[in-house]
Amino acid sequence: MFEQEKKLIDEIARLNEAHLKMTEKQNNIIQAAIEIFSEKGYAASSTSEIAKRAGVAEGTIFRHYKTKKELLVSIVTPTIMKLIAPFILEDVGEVLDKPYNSFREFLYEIMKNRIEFVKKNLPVLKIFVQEIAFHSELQDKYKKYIAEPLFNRIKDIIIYFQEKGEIAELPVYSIIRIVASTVIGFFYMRFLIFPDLEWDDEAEIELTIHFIMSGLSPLKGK
Amino acid sequence: MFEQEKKLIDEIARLNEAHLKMTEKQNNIIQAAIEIFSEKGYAASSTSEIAKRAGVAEGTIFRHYKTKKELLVSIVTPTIMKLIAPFILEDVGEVLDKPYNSFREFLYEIMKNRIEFVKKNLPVLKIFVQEIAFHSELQDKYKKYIAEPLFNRIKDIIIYFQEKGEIAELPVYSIIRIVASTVIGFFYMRFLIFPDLEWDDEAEIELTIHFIMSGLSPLKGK
Amino acid sequence: MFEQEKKLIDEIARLNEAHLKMTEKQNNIIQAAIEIFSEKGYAASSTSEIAKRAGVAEGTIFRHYKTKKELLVSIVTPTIMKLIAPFILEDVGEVLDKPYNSFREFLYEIMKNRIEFVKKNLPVLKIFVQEIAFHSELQDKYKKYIAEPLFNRIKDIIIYFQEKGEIAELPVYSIIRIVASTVIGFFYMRFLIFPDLEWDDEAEIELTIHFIMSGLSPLKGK
Amino acid sequence: MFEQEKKLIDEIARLNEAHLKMTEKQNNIIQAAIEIFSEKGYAASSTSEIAKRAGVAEGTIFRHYKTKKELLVSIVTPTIMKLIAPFILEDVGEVLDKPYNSFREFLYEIMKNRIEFVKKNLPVLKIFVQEIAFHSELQDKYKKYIAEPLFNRIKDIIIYFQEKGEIAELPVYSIIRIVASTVIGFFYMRFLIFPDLEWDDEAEIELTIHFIMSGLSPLKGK
DNA sequence: CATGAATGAGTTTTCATTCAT
DNA sequence: GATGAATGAAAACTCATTCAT
Repeated sequence: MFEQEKKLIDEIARLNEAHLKMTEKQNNIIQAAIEIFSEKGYAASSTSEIAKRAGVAEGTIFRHYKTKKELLVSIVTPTIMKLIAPFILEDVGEVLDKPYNSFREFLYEIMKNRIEFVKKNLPVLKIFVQEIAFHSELQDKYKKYIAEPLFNRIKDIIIYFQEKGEIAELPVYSIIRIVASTVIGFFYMRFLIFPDLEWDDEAEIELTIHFIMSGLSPLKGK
Repeated sequence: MFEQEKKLIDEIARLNEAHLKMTEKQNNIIQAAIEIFSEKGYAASSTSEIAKRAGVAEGTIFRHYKTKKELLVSIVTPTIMKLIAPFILEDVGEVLDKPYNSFREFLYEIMKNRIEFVKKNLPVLKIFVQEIAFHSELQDKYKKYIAEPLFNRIKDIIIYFQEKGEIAELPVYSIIRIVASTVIGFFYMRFLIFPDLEWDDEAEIELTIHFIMSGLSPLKGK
Repeated sequence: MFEQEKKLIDEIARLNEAHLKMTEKQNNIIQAAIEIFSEKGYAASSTSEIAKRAGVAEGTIFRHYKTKKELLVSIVTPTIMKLIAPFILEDVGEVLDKPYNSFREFLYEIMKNRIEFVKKNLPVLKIFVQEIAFHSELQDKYKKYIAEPLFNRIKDIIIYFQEKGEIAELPVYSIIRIVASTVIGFFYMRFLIFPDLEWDDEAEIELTIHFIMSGLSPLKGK
Repeated sequence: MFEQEKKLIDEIARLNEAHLKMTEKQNNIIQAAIEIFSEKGYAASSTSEIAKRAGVAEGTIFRHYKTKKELLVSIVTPTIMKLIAPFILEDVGEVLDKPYNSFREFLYEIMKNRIEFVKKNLPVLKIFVQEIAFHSELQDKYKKYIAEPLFNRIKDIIIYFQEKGEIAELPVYSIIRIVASTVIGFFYMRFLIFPDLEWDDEAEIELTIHFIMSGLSPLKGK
């Protein structure tokens, strides 16, 4: 796990450095590609349209990204890294001892924090959700490199709070499954299915957490 | 609502009739297209590959479906109709009085029944989930023609069981949101994110329902 | 020349007979093809559109006309035959002695008569004018089979009236060229370039003939 | 009218500039397209044949001309502009006072000059004559943008010479109609119907003008 | 670094024609 | 005789990628 953290930190450092080196044109390309990929999907987007919207020549894209797919990966990777970073990077002690005295508080902080992140990065996250299904490059990278560490970390947290008696003694898998699907279900509805409804995010978070905690309460859990 | 039921029944009748008229080759085309669309996505699938896999000439596809998009719509429409049909068609009285004595039982029956349906129609449903984001033809059709009636029906059911005192007196919207996102989150994980894990569906359904009922229990709800 | 007359008479008889045998569907095909060919040109018209407008199955067209080109020839041939028939068929004596006492009168009768014919057969004649340039089948048939006899006949008429002293003793070729181009130029403008202007045909014919006669007058001709 | 002149000058300047920017390949495409369009007609010509004859890849055509129709318009427009330019651009005073002392001389100069132009641009003009009937893009552009200014200019010239007493006081419309149809009829015969005959252009021009002037002479005109 | 003309394999779509029913 | 499903070749057009400038 320590190693995973390190890899991730290195990777993010590398990405940041690469990001700083980016010329203005390169940045325009990325922005244009994000817009167009998220509007029409990767396969239906053409590099020539991206070039046009970025205000560069068609060839310029391929000077920076060998292939169209490399462009896709370059767009999605850093954002996904940053999406899961808080789970992996935060010092366990810190997460569990000082800042969060309860699972409820943990859920609340994570949801509040990630909802802001999602709002800021919605187009890229849309691209990720759409394209993960079709590109083994993305799948390999993320299933093993991201889903697993994320899962392990959350497992620890669950176990910690189970031991503290705050959460029912259900199988950890089940708890993760149900918490994850509730939270992911909320994000999915909030941002993908009905992004145009007027959402009171604070209230929805409260309700979701209340709901999760009811289901996980040790007494009820019996 | 009565009118909605009627429209849906007519539409399903029309689709069934059209289905019966289908040539063998036409059927091959549909099957091949389902496979390929769900494997690579609509935009990345070529009609020539579909023709090859269906064992027909490429021109034959366009004799039956004027455009590639019409082929997509022809594939997705009937399955989606059948997916939501049980919610709309079942006689209210029947649903609420006779067969289901409780919201718990209602959830159980619906989930069991729909999980089977999803298993049988997974490729088409995958296509739907992927493509709905990009095709206004699908969006218009389904948001107004399907999402709305579905929502209305479920609202009635929730209110019915709230009045019976089985569900907490939270705002109906919130209840739907939280129940839907929990159930949809489960389906999404079960079939799209980790379809290859070994799932004990019976147990997962039980857990999900237990979870939902805990969150909605009137006492806890206070 | 006698032989030419005979051939033409036989051909027209054959065409008339064929026309009488035509089924209703066949007639619909011809009418639909005329409309569509003259609207969009032969090459840009599709047999399937013709079938649709004719209310027959696609295969039915090919039961009556082996190829699309045969359909074109079948449409154009009879009308062109009838267009030039009056020049060839009328008994010379009749044309020159009894009915027409002068070249002026000859021009007048021909123009009046043919303008009516053109009005009735405009679409087919449009097709002819458009397509003659591209189809050697049409060219061969019409240049030798129609243009020549027509030319010969008119030559005789010109010579006849030159001998009567009504027309200047210019080379016959030149006279034909100038009369033909004036008359054809008029028809072309009247029916192809500006068919939508309000034309006073009587007056235009008078003017055209006055004009031709001025140019051909023996005195002026000197 | 001044404005029309200016528009035309600007348009011609723009076309010339575009022409200078043309790649060698682009030029090959235009030449190949002219040949093939005029041989078989626009609709019956394929872009693949054009590419082959031009010695370029088929995609190259579409890099320069978004559609096949745009290629057609790009071919026809400049030539038609240049065909009518002498009528619009020449300084009125110059045309009427200095160079041409008579309508006869005006006709002679125009015919001589335009006959040379037509000889040089026959294929493109053939394409124009064939295709104008079917493409509203061409019709709109040319009817309003070319036919009208041309008509107005010629009207002025006719009136000028009528006032000078050289031409009969017939309605201007009629004069234009008859002069135009005679001249156009000549060109049509000379270049489209019998281009393969041996033509003595000088003599034909003389005859045509003699003919027109006879018909328009004020004495005879009465 | 950037350009944009050029490519060629591929895309969706059209269409005249055939043939079993 | 009439149908219309089926075909396969060819149509117009697209697009990721390369490369000389």
